[in-house]
Amino acid sequence: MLKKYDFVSIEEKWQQHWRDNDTFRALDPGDADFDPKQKKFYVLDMFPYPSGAGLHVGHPLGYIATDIVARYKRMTGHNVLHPMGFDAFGLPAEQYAIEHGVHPRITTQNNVDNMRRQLKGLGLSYDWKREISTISADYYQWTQWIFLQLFGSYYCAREQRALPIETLVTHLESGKLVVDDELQIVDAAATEGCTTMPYAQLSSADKEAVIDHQRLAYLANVPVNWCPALGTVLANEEVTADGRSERGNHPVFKRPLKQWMLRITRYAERLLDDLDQVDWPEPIKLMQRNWVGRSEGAMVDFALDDTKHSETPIRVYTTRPDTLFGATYMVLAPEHELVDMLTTPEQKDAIETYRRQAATKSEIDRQADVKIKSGVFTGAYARNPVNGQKVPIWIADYVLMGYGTGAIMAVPGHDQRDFEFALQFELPMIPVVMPDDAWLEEQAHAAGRPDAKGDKEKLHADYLANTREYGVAFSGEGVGVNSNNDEVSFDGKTTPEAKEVITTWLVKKRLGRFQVQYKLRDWLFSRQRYWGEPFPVLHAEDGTLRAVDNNELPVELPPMDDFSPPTSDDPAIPPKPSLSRATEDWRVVNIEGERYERELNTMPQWAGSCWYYLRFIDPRNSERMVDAEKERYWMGETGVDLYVGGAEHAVLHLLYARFWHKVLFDLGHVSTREPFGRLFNQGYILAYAYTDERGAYIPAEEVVEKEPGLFCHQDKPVERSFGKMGKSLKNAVTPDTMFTEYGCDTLRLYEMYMGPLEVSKPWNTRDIVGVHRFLRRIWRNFYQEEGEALLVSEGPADKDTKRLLHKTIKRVTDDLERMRFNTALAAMIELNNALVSLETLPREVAETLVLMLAPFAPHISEELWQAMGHQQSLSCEPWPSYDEALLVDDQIEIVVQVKGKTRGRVHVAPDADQETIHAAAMADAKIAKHIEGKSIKKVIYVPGRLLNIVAV
RNA sequence: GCGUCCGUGGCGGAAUUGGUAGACGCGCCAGAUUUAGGAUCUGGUAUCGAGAGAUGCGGGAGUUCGAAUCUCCCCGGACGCACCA
Repeated sequence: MLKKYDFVSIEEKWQQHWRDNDTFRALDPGDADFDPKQKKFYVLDMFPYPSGAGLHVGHPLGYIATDIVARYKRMTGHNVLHPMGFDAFGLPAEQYAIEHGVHPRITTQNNVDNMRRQLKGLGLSYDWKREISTISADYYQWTQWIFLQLFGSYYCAREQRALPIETLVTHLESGKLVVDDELQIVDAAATEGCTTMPYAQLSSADKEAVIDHQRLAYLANVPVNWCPALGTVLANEEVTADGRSERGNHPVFKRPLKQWMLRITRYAERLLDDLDQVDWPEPIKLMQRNWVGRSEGAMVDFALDDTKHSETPIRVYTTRPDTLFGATYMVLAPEHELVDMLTTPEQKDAIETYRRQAATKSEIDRQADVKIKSGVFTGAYARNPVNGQKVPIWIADYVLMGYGTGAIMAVPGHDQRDFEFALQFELPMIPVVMPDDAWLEEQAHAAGRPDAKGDKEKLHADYLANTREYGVAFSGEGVGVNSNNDEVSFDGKTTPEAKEVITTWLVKKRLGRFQVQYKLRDWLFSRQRYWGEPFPVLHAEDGTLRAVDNNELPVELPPMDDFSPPTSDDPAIPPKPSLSRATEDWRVVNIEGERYERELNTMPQWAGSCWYYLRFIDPRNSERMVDAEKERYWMGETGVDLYVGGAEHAVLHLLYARFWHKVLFDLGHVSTREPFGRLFNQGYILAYAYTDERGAYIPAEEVVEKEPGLFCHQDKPVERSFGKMGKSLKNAVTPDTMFTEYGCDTLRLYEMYMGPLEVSKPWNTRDIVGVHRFLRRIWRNFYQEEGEALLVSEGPADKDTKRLLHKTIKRVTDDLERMRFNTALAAMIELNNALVSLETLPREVAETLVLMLAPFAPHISEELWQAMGHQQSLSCEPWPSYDEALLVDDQIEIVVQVKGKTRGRVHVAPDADQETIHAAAMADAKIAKHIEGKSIKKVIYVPGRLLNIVAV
């Protein structure tokens, strides 16, 4: 009987075996066989979102990689936590359900089932007993619980961490903290210069307001991204730069709405600082830093030149207080609250027209008009605080309400936008920073200024007199000029010095203060959709809020037949949450005779994925989010040891999850500052896509290559392009077809063999046969083609084979440590190719090869391991080790260069010294020829590698 | 526009620290086996050249005994941000 490589039955057999024997169960502290001496290793894939289309071969790339790591770590003696679950709430699932006319609970369940089947078909070594899903009530109970933690805490500015809100109340009641006239909290010890009052004297409504103002989860009337076509609001992060929804590409409009917000901005500094503690790809860290967008500058008050309103200053934020003497006008965002008050009667019509235009202009139009500045004069003036100059106040949409104070001091000499605006509206311009000479010379030349011929004074004078003519603003650092008043001067001071001096002066004069500013906004946390976690919050009839008691959790999502949100093309229709259609017995709650209405918004998709890595540690705990001891064990010093996923989550998921984790850390629920110690971004799998003459995508599998370079669909030539594999480009390849044609071991190998995990690379089904042949060749090295005799011999391996084996162990081990799976495979292929010429495989070679292959191609490895007489799965066999002494060759090849060019090679004993090698080189006629007639200046010897003779 | 990363055979990619460029695989060529096809096996495969040899890592310069690797400029591509004061 022929023993052939029947991958289909082998793979089914072992998947069944692993399932039946619980092979990959991770042991927790307290479990019977738990070994506290074993090191833990938590390796995690990014939470997948099961779509209706199922997986394509691009999805498992990271899963295969983490599976290899997980299997390798088990063999190197680690206790490995390698779980999988499903993120299934949210817009995509709900949209899919609406399109198919089926309830999302059903479609989602189907999608999850299909995805689980596909994942299991890949032979991934997950501990499936820990599977979780964000949509099950025993999971989202804890999502709601975490929300209540946020709702029930505030950020203590002094301790720089979250504390229970009760602590704040205690401080307020004791008078340690007081409240100012804007109901902001002030330390009683630092009330100088502001009007304050004790908390105890406030009305109960005001007390409520003061407290609610501090909660990490709060309700606010904010301008939101309203997407009528989706019937919901979206987070800033979910809106593309051209003002459309990331999901579905629908138009998005700004409109004010009362929404739940999370105070992530309080954590901006720590989110930034703690990036230094994690082992993440630098580009991702950079993206997070840019997203947080920290800047240092000053808040400066400009008094109005108007006796009636001299008490109301215009506050601006600037990162360049050193240019204050050059501020020749001001600009407010069109939506700025002071615009109505400021506008003079003569300018009223013009201002109103402009504001209307700005309000109706979509984000796309605003983007398109960046090149041409627009704006209108309000008719009002302010006074520059450093020199008392009267400066006109304009409104313009190049100033955004969402950043800083929504108002700027314009310094046309040193800001490109202000420069362009000043040119267009003929506003004055005063240079107050002298650029460096290189800049001056270059710009003077570009602008066609008279050549100063290296005369620096002339160069400087020309710039000061003709700044406008230079065509660009100098926004770099330089030396102050034209910058002095009776009390302060920073003429001659460098930019950093000037910033310091002027801000200190402003502080002293009570005209401004130092300010750190962030681009990061608070996180908009409500959605008007059905398919999400309900908020555990009740609204009393007097408008106050009440958290649902912890023992009343979860607040379950009510079953609803009609769950779709009212959508519209009209941005003016007010948003109405889907849950407003729920029956009254869900919506209305009576507690102690009080009537409450439930919150009708639901949480966004990110909520469930913000903390799932914690639940995997203790997925069935009904008493706590996660058991403290288990959490300390698995999160260890640095949190998740390896977290693999795509770079598309760089700022959304990864920033949100870090924020939640820090809150949980502050409140003592988790033990590490950061959730993910090491992050690894896999590249994308790309594939060819084809478009017809209309530019529409054609299913890639229907395209044939008629002749080299000519691709046709139904005999019509089509255009070939290249992109991320997926539904939209119609170029997806499913793993299911790969399973039946080549087996999943082959698929796993191919995905790893394509190239380094972190880079994007093209899928090419044609190339798969290469690794499939490798597996077949391995099989044939164990089983002769004609018989079922196992070709494993008990004698020792010959010296060369043994040396190659140990070299291969070293290469594969090193490559696994640095996650270079492609080269690890290449090493094993080389070893196997060398084994083909042997009559039989010595057992030590056969077993070692199988063990090394096991993380990559576990099914065939288990089968061969069993064939060699082992009863147990190899999953916890020790990883092969190599003997350094066996790595040394009998003879080594030394490259001989003459003046850096390779002229020959000599073969010497591995311990040969430089003189021996030199002599051997000189004995070589070819090498000697190149040295002939020259004198040797220098000889460079790189031990074991190369000898370079420098002869002239 | 700004920022980050990347350009190596016909293709995917190797080259761990500045030290033999092209490992390994696909494809292709030749041979073996086979009724044929497929599968398998053996050998070859950067370019120019008959050859010795010369040239080659997007292009150009530089540092160095020696550069795919380090520096500068240019060209091309991918990703991110985008009037952020």
